[in-house]
Amino acid sequence: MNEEKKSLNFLEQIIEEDLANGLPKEKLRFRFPPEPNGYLHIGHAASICLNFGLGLKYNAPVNLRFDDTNPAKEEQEYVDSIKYDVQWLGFKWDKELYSSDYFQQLYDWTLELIKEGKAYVDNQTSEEMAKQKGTPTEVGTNSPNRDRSVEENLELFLKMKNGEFEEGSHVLRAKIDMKHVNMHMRDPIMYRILKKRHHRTGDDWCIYPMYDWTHGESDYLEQISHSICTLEFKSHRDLYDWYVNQVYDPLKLQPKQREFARRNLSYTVMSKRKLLQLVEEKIVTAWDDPRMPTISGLRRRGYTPESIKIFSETAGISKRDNVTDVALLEHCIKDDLNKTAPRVLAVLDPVKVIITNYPEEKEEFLDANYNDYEDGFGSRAVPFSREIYIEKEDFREEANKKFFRLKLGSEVRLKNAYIIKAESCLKDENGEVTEIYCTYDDDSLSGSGTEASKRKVKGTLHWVSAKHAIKAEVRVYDRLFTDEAPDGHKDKDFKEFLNPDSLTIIDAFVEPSLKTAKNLDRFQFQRLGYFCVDKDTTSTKLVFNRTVPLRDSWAKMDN
RNA sequence: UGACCUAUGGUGUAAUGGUAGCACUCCGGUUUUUGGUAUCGUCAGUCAAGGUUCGAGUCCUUGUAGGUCAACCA
Repeated sequence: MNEEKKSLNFLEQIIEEDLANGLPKEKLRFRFPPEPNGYLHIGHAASICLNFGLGLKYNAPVNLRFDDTNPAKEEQEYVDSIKYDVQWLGFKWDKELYSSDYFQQLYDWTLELIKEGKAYVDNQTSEEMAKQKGTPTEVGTNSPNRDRSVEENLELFLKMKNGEFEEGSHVLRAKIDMKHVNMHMRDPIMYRILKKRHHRTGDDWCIYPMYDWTHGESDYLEQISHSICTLEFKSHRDLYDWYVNQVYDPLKLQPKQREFARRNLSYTVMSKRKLLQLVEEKIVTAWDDPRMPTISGLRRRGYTPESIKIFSETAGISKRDNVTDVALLEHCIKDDLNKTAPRVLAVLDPVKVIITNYPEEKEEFLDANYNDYEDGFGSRAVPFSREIYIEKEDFREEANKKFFRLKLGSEVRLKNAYIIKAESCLKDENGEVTEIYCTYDDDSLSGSGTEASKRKVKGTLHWVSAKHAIKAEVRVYDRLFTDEAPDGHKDKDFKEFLNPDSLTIIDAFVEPSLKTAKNLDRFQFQRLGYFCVDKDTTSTKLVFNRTVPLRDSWAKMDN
């Protein structure tokens, strides 16, 4: 009895309607059907979240089905990565299936179709067939082979199957209608000869079914109630239905294909072809380069499964072309990490500060919470000593009142430590500040409860103790492209918009507690952003990726 | 010179003939030992023209704009 009606997306509305029209709820079944020819990206995440989300919502099974009908492009590596990514996102599939599981069934059905005169072998060249296909505005013409006898078709098809023909010499076509307004209905190819080893069926077959002949039948075999795909398959729907109808048993469920708009993200590209190009041309290091919009890239960048799921949910689905602002994705990860990431201290662009009234040999271990505002994060000891590093941009010899940081003659608080006052500084021949001399208020230690510790000073800086800090490589990422829609320009190649500064490698100092951080551990480097440990980290070298910077309203004001 | 799909603030999405709402972005206020977070607020939208209706973002017509469709890819 929920009075408040949650709005449904258009696919949920279709499902609700089907349910209302008598489709039993137990018959609902979905599937996520990737082709294992590349790594999954954030666009696939939309489809994954959609299908598995429907499964959760309706308590219906969701199959993971690899659409592996083209051995020329598909590899086991991709199968493995896809399985990993889906489970990493937190979804459980009912069955792991492969279109190639159905090759025999598809073949048997094909024999029936040939016997019914609904399919024929064509041995023209692809150019000839393309010519006869017509255009969207002109009808096609029949192939001279269209009226081969059933016996001859059977014989030729058997020879195709037995490897007696060369690749490209013969195809099997469905006999539908060369004058159909829908180009896909103009005697589409059902089988082609491909003398390639398949990653699962090996050399069992040298004829492989095409997507259209495979997909609907696979959905039918698995009794998928709603076969959800992207909009570019809309015009395939007639064919999908035609094929299913050839084998449809009225006692069974007839799957229904419905289409939604693929999710695009600003400042990146989403097509597998282009992503593959970036990898192959070494523009990025790999499919999991943290600048890639792949699931594996986002994972390595520091994104959480939760943030990706919330992004998909927030962005929603529809049938409109879209370019979602990457700011929304970034908001989702910041929001998640703000709740979950421990706060630590790191200095990316260091300048030395010497606290002249702090004893030379003294060191203190200050208790610092991993999160000052939430319980349950615990704390660690942070070493403090006479010489520390702060961020270069946090010091100015002189500045106006709006500059809340360290300047000569005024005070700031060091996070979790003392209040210091800048007295003087040393500069090199270029006028660059090399050392800053400060004094500290030894009664002002954070949390000590003293009057001095409660003094309000305007700025709080992050810092690390110079002799205790450990070095770390920090990889700072910017968007991969400078254009909002790099592949949205007809006259320009998307690579013209590559951002030359998409990666900056920094030698930073981080607090010593990070020594034991493990791959994929995520932190907030206080006042800087969220960072996670990269897999390139070794026992002697720490590597961090910047997932996303913190909002910086000062940077905006300052320019 | 076709068929089909789509059109709501800068962006993404709701409103199922009955008050155009939410989120992100931008901008501003408050709080703050992160110029973060939180919180409050401002700006900003139904592609156009007709029609149906007491009432239209929604239905109809005609435009306009964008997209999809002619791989032995999926």
